[in-house]
Amino acid sequence: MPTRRDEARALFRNAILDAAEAVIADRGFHAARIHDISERARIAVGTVYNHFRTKEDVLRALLEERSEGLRRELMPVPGEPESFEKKLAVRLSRVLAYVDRHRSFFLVALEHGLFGAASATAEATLHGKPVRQMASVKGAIAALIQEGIAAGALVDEDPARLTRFLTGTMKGFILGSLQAGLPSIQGETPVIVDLFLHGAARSPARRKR
Amino acid sequence: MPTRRDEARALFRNAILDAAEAVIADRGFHAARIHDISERARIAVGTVYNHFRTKEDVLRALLEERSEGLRRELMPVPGEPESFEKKLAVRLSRVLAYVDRHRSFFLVALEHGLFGAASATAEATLHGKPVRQMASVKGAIAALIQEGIAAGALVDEDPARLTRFLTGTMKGFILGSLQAGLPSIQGETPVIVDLFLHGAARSPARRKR
Amino acid sequence: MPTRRDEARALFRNAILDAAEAVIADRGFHAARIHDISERARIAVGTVYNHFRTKEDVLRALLEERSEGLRRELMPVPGEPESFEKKLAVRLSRVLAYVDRHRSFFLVALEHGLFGAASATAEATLHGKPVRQMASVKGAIAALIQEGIAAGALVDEDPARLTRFLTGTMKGFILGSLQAGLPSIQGETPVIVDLFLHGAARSPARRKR
Amino acid sequence: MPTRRDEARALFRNAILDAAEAVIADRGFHAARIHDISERARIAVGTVYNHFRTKEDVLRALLEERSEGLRRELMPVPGEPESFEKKLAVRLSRVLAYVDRHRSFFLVALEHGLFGAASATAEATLHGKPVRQMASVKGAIAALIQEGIAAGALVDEDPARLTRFLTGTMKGFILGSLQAGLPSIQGETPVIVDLFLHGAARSPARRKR
DNA sequence: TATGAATGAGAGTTCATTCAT
DNA sequence: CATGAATGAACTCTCATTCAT
Repeated sequence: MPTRRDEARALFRNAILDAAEAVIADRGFHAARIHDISERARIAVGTVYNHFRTKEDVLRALLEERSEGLRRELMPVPGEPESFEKKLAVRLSRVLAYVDRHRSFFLVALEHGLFGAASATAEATLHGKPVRQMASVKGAIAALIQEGIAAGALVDEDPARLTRFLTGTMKGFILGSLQAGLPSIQGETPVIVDLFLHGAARSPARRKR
Repeated sequence: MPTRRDEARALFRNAILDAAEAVIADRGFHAARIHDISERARIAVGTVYNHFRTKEDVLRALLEERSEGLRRELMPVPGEPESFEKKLAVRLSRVLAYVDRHRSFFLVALEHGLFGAASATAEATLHGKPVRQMASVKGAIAALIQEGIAAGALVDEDPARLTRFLTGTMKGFILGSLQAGLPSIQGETPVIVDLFLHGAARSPARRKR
Repeated sequence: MPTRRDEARALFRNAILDAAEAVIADRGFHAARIHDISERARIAVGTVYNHFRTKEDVLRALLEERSEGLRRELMPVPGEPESFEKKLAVRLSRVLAYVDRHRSFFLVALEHGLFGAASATAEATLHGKPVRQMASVKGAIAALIQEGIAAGALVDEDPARLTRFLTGTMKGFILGSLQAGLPSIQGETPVIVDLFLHGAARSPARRKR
Repeated sequence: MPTRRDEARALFRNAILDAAEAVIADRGFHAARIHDISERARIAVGTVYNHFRTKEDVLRALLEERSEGLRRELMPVPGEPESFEKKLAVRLSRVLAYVDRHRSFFLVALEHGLFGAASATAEATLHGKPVRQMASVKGAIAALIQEGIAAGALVDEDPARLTRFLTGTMKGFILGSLQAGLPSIQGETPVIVDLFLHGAARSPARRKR
């Protein structure tokens, strides 16, 4: 049972993470000064350090939180459709809705390996210490792929490759859509699913989608 | 006709860029100190500044150079196959060979928007000044997509979306393969082309590839 | 009502300005490193930057402060003598006492235009940004001259010229006395006033003063 | 007899000094880069170092040259008037004509003690090494004062004080006039002489001059 | 001797982190 | 625990000087 004190702590923690998300999304991790973050949260710099050991820890906590959010959206939910394609669409749609809710920060999050494959800069920034939840996201995606293979819905290709293909496709659409300023990335779900499953080639069977 | 002096200049410039590529790939842009770069190039710090105005300019020059390299590999070459699929495979193969030649730096380059969609950090780092050649790469990819559509080889979808799909797929495989430590990304070409064109869904016609 | 915190701020600010005055007087502005100043004030370098935006700003603040001090001494004070000569003597005496209190820094201050006419170096150093209070000093001197003319005590010459004459005379004595190491410049007041008013020519009426 | 080689050397030396005068007058000594000077002289930086040991030496040579020029103008010339006042006027006029010929540099020269009393900055810049000819200028002025005292034309005051008074007056007018942008400082000679000799006080005998 | 690129010590400034209040 | 000023290591960039050509 959380005490009043615990609740206060959580309040501060959240305020800091919100501020950090906005500032880091805006300027990138390196240009984001702790001072900026504390100012946006309307608290003192020292207070940030009462809740996080280092600036880097703030970023890591943020990534944990977003990873956890993503992972949740990727998990099965009661009442999901049976067919893999529909299930994929449903889950992807939830994921992209989540991305839409944290739009700008995802530019940063992706760079830091949210779907796997962090940049060198990111690695250096986090001193190589892994973000726990990030592994779960990868795991959840890999599990989804496995499911598809097991169900016979996906080609019997090396799962690692299919995972790269799926994350690449998702990232391509997320980044592209953010950059293009699309109001909703979630809206792209059908296209993404279709391209991921059936590719970009024209075939007699698929005229226009 | 380049004089001896011009040659010397180019020599230094290249040495600096090579050193910068290695150091930045290794530690990321921010952790890479000019001092590290000059040390690796076995020259003095000041010499770096005789060739580049700022540290940021070194990165930009590097991105220009790699972009230009990529663009070149994407351009048509005499004697290319007629069919779009084969042409795509040939070009992609060349591009990936280039990536293989500059493996580790591509982790950095991608983050800085080499195929479009730079991260917030990258934007901040470059102060929003665009890397000229990077636009050409995007253009070359878009042109390739257009070609495919015109030839009737690709679905009649919004070209911007197909571009996101292609770049996403490429980036997914490049990053994934780098991270996995695959010896050659070029070797992935057939899989990439196949997935891009025909998707990941199992179909009666495609058992195993 | 100044809070404890405001007092602390002022304490630091003064310590910095005192240290800067000493160091700059000793080595000149360019040779004075921020590190020297902070060391003399027994604080950290960063602290200097918590109180002043740039090194240049420290100098400017110092000049403002000394200018303000000078201006104050030049202002009328209740109970001053009526006659212009005596009034001039009284004010000049106050001014020179102030100079005595900040002896060595005045070498720097004069060079930076404390009585008008900054050197090229000074202009460049301050980036042409004017020191507000310095204008007031010039104004106070000009006012004094005007007063003398109006009172019929000074020749009816172009006031700008008389101002140059007065400031030149003052600066000549200040610099000369400082260089000669005179213990008190204030003690020169009578000579200065006499020479300023009656010149250096021998006349039947003035044997020795 | 100067050989062709000597002439060439002198040509370079002069070109450098001319360029240095202009650049230093414009930006002050510290902001004047050797590179700027060599560029203005249309020669290479290295060449400057073939003629002067250090940047500081260039300044010193410049000051020597201007000091020597001033000293020359202060020396007696055949056919000068007998009366001290007229002699003073004649010499001062020559000096001010020289100043006019090197207008802007004098802002710098004065600061570096051309008439005595260098600023702290100047002392630091020249590392305390004296400029030989500068002593001669002071000597020539002191001699002039002595002459006036001996002739009974000046009050029997401490010569050092009268020297400070004269140099102060001259510097006041030079700086003031330069700053005011007067086209000719030489034209001020009569006023300067009059004020120096008879002061600024109105007396029954002197209505308007 | 003129050249101008290479050199590297040095300086100003920033900002994550600490800690007394 | 919140505060925010103090701290000082670290980093980029400058520029007087050198030296191979």
